[in-house]
Amino acid sequence: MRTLKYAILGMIHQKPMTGYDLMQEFESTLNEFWSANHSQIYPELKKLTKEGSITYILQQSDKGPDSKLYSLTEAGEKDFLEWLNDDEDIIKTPKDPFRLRVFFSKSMNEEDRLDLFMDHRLKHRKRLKHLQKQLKKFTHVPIKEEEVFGDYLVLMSAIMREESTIAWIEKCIELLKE
Amino acid sequence: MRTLKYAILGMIHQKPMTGYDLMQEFESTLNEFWSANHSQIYPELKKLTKEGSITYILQQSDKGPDSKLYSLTEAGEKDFLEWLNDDEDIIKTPKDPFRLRVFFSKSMNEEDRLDLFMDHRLKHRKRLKHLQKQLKKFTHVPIKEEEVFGDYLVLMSAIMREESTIAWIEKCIELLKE
DNA sequence: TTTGACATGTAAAGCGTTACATGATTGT
DNA sequence: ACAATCATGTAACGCTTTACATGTCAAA
Repeated sequence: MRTLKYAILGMIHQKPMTGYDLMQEFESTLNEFWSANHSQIYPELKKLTKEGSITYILQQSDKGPDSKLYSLTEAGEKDFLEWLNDDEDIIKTPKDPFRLRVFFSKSMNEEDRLDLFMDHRLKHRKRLKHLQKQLKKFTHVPIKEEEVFGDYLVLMSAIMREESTIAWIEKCIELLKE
Repeated sequence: MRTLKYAILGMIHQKPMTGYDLMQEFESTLNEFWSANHSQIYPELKKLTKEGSITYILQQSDKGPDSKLYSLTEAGEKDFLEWLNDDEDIIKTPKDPFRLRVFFSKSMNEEDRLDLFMDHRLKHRKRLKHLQKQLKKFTHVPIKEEEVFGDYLVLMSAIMREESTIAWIEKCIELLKE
């Protein structure tokens, strides 16, 4: 499916970027639903250049070594815009070792079993708090014409997923305490 | 992390199984949160045998070729029970091409953008219906002492996640229609 | 002087999917 | 005869993570 390719094309479509810029975007903004290390980004940029989707100009940096500023070619932009409209299937349920443990948890003693859920709830509450902090950066709910509308929607998705996960864990705890 | 290893040990811990049995379990019961093809299962069984976690006896089948019935060794059981109590971090948010598209969706025209969400909602509604059908197989909410308690909890998790996803998509559609 | 941010790359190992490969038995 | 189910295996490819590797510049 080469989704990393489109993640990169999409980012560069917003504005020209270096590999390092992409790395930082993957760490911050996109992190909740896509990520990649620099060891994956640089080879992919090389490949996309060879395939003619992107080109770069060398930049002398005042601080640090030279960098390559990438932008989309016409072919690259066309490819990206077509991908946006592709009719793709929804993803398979992602693999989750925690749910696997829950599935097998009848082999644990009662106390450990309850702790498993309590620990897990704490971790998800922390992640939720972190996401809610990011939400506060929005002074208002963006309207669909704004640049940050997409950012808002995916942040909402991450928050709602965490809330739902916590609700599930609490249901489990309730059933365990009966 | 070798989670496949523990998925297999956990299944065999419930009762001795062949590779083919495991394959079927992965396709049915566990499918909502773990899966593996036979091409991954058979080599892993070989590896686990070599490592001393499992052993097998040959079975002549009345129908079809011979099969290997695997069971846990003492070391394998110990390993599995320890894994159950491991303090593991929650998984990173799984990668999701749909959310990536949503993030970039300001580059789409309004109609296509709305269609993207409507199509996606339909697909998730279908999956939810399928899960709810599985829920109907439970005549009652199992208590924590029952064998199927774990099955019930992970099914609930899948259902609640689908409901939350659909709720998010509906929020998106609302904001797009404003 | 040493830590951290900037900046880019390669290599190796692990995990997962798709495809290749074989062969028996049962039901239509 | 043909398809489906049972039953096991290997090979090739692709994606991701972790580790290896190098080098500059600014600030503490």
